Amino acid sequence: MRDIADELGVTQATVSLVFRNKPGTSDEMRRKVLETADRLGYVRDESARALRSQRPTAIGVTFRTHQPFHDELLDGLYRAVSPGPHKLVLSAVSDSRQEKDAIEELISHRCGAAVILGPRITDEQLSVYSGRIPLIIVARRSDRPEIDWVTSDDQQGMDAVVDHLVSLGHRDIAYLSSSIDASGSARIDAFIQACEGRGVGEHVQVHTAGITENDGARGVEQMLAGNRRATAVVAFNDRCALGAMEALHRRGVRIPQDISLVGFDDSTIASRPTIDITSVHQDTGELARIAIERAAARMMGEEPAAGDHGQIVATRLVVRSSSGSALSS
Amino acid sequence: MRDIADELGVTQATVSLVFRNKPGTSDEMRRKVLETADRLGYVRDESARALRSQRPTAIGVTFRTHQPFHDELLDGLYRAVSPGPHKLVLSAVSDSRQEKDAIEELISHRCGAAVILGPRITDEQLSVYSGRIPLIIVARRSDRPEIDWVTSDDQQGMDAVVDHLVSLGHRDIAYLSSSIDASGSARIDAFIQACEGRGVGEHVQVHTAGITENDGARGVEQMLAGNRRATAVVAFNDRCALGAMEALHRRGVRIPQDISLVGFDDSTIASRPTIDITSVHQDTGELARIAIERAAARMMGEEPAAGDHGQIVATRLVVRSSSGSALSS
DNA sequence: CTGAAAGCGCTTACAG
DNA sequence: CTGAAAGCGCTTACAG
Repeated sequence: MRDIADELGVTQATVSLVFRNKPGTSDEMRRKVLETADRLGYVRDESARALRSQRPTAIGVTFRTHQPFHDELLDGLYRAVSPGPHKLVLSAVSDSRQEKDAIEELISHRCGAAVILGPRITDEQLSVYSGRIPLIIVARRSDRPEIDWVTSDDQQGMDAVVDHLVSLGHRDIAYLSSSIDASGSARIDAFIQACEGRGVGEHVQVHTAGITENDGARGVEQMLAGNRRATAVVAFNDRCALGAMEALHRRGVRIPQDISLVGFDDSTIASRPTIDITSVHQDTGELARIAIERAAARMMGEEPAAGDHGQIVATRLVVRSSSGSALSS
Repeated sequence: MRDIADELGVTQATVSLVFRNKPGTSDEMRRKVLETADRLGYVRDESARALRSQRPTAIGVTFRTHQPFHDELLDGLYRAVSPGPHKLVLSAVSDSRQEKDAIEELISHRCGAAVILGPRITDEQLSVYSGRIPLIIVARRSDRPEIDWVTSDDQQGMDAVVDHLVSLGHRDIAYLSSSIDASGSARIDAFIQACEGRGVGEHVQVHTAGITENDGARGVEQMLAGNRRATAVVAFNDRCALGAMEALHRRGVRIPQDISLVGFDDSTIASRPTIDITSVHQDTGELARIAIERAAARMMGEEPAAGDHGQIVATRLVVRSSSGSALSS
């Protein structure tokens, strides 16, 4: 910055004003500063900026590797910040890196807020950090008023799923559940309520599965080993549904002639023509937009109105060939 | 840091020594400092540290969203740095964010080196940055001596693929190519050379595809529309192979009875029992380890010996049910 | 083993 | 519209 200032015979303060888009410089000077910066290959030092700035400008994001759903949210988050003044700081969670460490890294980088994609640690563990940095969690709710959240409307999604299956004549519906994170319990509750609201509640059967393909396969094996029949299977997510599909194929069970199958997330894999699983689409763009909106508000010191710290985003059922009439079975 | 120092009646310098694991403090003091830091919920300020430190400690990484291969590399990178003194700074590339911007962000965060996963911009565009930050590129080579690189042994991988197919009796092998990035041209060259070295070079046919499932499907349609027969198809990567598999299924072509199919990357999807595509496994852990090793060396100011700025990592062919004997067709 | 002090590259009030 | 100066939270040589 000093180099640019020296070159033009002004002080750093002037150059700083230009980069921060603040009033107080002539258009002529602004042009010259930007031109010189470009010529010298100047890149603003984020560390110095973050350190000196009175209010933080970076929004931190923790995401999980091997989660296509998180990839889509990341795309949405970048799109949501791109017109504005905020930068994103990323911190990954993986087998070799805990959520705790990822959040602390965001604090150490002076982020003004942290967007946590699909947290698995408890609200209680999260609240340790909420005093230090505003938390916005995506894809799960929170009872703590100091934690903002935004998630898809699981109930509406499951209502649509069960409506769809019931309209196809299904009465005996099995559910492959996950207990890994909070969206697991939200979805199973939504599923059961949807079934009860449509008069098929007494036939519901739940089998413990999980979030991976292998979990789904295990869940289906468990179902087939039982003596209760089901004409449709709803899985916690698409990976679980894919595993279920594979296990059914192995057992010679045809989809959808013998059994219908529905997933959740509408991921790329579910939409592949050879897989083609009916699934609930989540609006990742909208989830991301709201997360950024809330992060920005919290960074400005705004507090949401009492009881208004969470938002629910509509989902959409995408019908594919994995779900069909129950009559044929 | 001041709070901790005040609480214990020492100066910040002492506290700093403890956090940097430097000699010069008593074990007793060290213990008390760490205990107090923990109690106060102290998190070291990375911005200040990066700004003041004489030599940088962070290694920057650019990765692409929706790339399972990059996810695996990220896992490996975190594992590779976890015992050492280095931190990772992540910068994503996606539809809404260019590689250029991602690299500049790493510079602005004072990273001492940048690990670029699967770059798509040219060596020439990259070299603009290499004066400002050492560059280590993963999954592609570079002719520029100032740019380090590490990549899988495409030639060995393709040799193994063609050996495998030839041993199954295949003579007419088609290749679905990608021209998106440099690994595309590396792999097609390797494929052709492998075929020529095994006496099946004159039957080789190449069809333009790409990196996605739809690209693979288009490539296969193009192949089927031609009048030259092929008993085996080798695809640039697994996503491309999956698309090819789907297109073949649609046309009623059986795998592997009518045609054998081989992919590249050994991704999760290729290993699913219902997909089960023979594929070339890349050692992401080793690629990541070498990338970090080179980044750390460059940060210490070490220059590799002339002509020694790149490394090649062995691959392994994983045979699955998508490749079978050519006799049946 | 500990303390006093300079300074990394910016931002930001304040004076001109 | 521009300049001089303080200071963000650390690290680091240097003196004790």
